[in-house]
Amino acid sequence: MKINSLQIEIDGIDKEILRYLMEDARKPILQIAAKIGISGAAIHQRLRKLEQAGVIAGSKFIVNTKVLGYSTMAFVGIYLEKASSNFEAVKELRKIPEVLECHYTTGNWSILIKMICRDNEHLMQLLNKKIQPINGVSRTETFISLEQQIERQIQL
Amino acid sequence: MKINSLQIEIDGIDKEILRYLMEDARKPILQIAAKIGISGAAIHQRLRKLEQAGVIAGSKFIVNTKVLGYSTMAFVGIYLEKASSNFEAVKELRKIPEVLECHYTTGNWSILIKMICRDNEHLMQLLNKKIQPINGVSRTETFISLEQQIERQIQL
DNA sequence: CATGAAACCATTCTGCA
DNA sequence: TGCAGAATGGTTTCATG
Repeated sequence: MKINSLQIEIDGIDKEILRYLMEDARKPILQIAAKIGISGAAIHQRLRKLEQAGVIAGSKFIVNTKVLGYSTMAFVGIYLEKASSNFEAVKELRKIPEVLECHYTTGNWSILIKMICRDNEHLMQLLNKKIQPINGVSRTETFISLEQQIERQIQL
Repeated sequence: MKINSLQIEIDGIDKEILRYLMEDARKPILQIAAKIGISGAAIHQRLRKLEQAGVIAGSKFIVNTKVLGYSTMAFVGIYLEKASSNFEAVKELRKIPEVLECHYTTGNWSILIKMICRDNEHLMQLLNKKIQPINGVSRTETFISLEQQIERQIQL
């Protein structure tokens, strides 16, 4: 592993370890060790280095939101009156738990958010009662995801 | 935990367990047990049920793409000549590793994708050489995420 | 990066309420 | 049906080479 000022290079073994763990964060290290032919301790050492280098941002359990009753995913482009009100708007958006992502974007809008809702009515209520009233928001454009056809992380 | 035909209800203890694991998938079950005051065995039982019910979709290691040299995230809206070419287009998009999400959306475009690139030039090359040439794609609109200000899962 | 020992954790089973 | 306790087998960590 080579560390430049900003970018880190990881070797093939690191990649192989990460590939397994990106698929299943709870996979036992010893099983991975057996598959790639080095000791479990060596993998732990590499993982510690990758963590220190900031390559590993953590691990997460993924919850199936559909099963919990959230069936509508939507993207909402938000126009702001002034780009300078971005900080305030994001602060408000953060308070809405259904907002999963928020991006400050180039192009038409100032902000693009991804949100998850129980149904279309829930989405409409959030738009009307939570998002549109935010100070500085002038207009929104909504795109409902009828189907998420790809969902993955970067391939190593 | 109550199981309806399609939607699952999870109680406060389930939520607490999941909250810990959504934050850190490798957190030892016994540590969680100690914090919430029930036995490790009980947590295992609950996790098994949640898994059977489909609430848990898996666990993932999260890799910091910026550290690996991917500094540009972009959303691309794709217009298709015919909506019916969606399936073929998605098949091609799946072959592009930089495409992390692909949604079939209502609104202006047929498809909205999220992709990650090394830099703006890399993004441009992917657009020109990989995405625009896909059969059925008539036009694209690109939104670069200057900053991702929110990134999280649904709150339980 | 490997080894081996020690500490720790996960998992399963049994009994109890 | 849900939980606790105990037992065992596996995992992680640490020291050392």
